[in-house]
Amino acid sequence: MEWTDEIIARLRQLWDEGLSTAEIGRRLNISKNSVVGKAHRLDLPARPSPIRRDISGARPSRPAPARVTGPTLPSLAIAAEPVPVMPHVTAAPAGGASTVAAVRTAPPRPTLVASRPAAPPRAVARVPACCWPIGEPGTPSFRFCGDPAMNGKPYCQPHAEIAYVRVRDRREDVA
DNA sequence: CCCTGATTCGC
DNA sequence: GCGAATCAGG
Repeated sequence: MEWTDEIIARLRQLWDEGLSTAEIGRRLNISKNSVVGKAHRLDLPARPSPIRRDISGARPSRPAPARVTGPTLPSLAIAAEPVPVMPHVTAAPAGGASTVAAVRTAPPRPTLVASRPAAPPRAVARVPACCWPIGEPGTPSFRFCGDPAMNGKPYCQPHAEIAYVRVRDRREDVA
């Protein structure tokens, strides 16, 4: 678009008359963004803006991605060995029985004790919680199974059976 | 969803 | 410099 002196003069006049940017755009047959952009570049007096932009300088040019709230890991689960098969988190685990059993178990809640760091490291063996994902990641209801994991494995027994599939058997699930 | 103005950023 | 895209409030 060619901003001739005449068009700029007309923009200035309409702007001074207090017309909305969209209205100026309509009259000049240009988009309101053109009007706003040009007015901004011409340092025309700003209109009362409906939006409030934080004037304190600490503003990231790109808003930070929304963080997902909710549980992340069930506990300090010891990943003793690499997991051969990652479960499909979106697909319901085959075998409703184990799913039902898992759902009925209360999810592990991280306990943050502010006033008592006193709890001495007990000799109590921490049983790692099963890391099998339950629900849709990113949703508030998402959690991990949390049942006691099998010895040296990140999953409880029913979930370990799903997770650790023998190579021969796996070929049959391939749709 | 309509309106508004402001800012960003690829062109 | 331009302005569409995007943002953000009414």
